[in-house]
Amino acid sequence: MRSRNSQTPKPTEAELGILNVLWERGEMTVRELHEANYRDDGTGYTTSLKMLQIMHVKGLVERDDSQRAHVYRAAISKEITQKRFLSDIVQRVFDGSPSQLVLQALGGQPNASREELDEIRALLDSIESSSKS
Amino acid sequence: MRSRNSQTPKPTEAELGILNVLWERGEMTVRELHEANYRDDGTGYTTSLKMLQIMHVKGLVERDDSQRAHVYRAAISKEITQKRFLSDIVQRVFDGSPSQLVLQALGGQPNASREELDEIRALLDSIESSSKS
DNA sequence: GGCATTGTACGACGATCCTCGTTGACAGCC
DNA sequence: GGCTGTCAACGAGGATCGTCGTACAATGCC
Repeated sequence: MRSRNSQTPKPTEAELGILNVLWERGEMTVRELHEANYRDDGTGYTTSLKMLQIMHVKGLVERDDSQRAHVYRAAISKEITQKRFLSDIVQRVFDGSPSQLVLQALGGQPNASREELDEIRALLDSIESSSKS
Repeated sequence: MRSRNSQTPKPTEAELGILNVLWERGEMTVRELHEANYRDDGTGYTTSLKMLQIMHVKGLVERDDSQRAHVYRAAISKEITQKRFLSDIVQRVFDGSPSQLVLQALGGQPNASREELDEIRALLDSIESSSKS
């Protein structure tokens, strides 16, 4: 009875690493993903395979097994995942206040470009105008 | 050789729950914290005790054991922890772009108050003026 | 002194996460 | 048809996390 937010559970660290690759490249076979993500750190091929299998069971990825080399792709969008992690962290360390999070995020790393700042400003305006109490 | 970010490790979920109470209430004994945090969900007293002991070993909390009932307090500030979680999530699901995170956070939950919006705007201004290239 | 209460310390257990070794299926090639 | 390489599947193992039971020390009360 805990958090009926959605079907798929929150991805773990390793799962997130895989999802990031899938989000960027679209569909991939196990071998391709392994080469792209784990080539450096000496992780074995079977580990990548196992991760994808687990993620498939969890519903984090979809699979086309019509060919011998199965093809995987992300089953959850990057945006949804971002929102989920965001609301998690807001709940956990920002007392449920998204604004606090925004302030902290902006104050922490002031290396945003002019365009990004303008974009944020525009978003602020639209929020303010839409919530005219 | 993994992440020499700081001395103290990233708090786990349960540890974060305890830290939140400590941040709000300051110093607390084990019993007090247990009553405050775990009264509802049936968690045992020894669990709270064990958590605090582990957190003490990790350096997440400090302890005054001059009295029979040891007194604990947070050893890391809430702001530092917020920043750490933020930069973690930025790295993990926002391609290292804090601005993307801000946009997503603002767009997701448009329930910010007028004052908060103004505060954010002011921060934007100060960032922009300080980084006049 | 003896007993009940309240505290800390310690070890263990189940669950989850990540890792890998091993096995068997499937293809291509000689 | 047999060899070789690639693949998915399965099980196991170590690490961490959260949980608790039990043991033991200190304190207060009679």
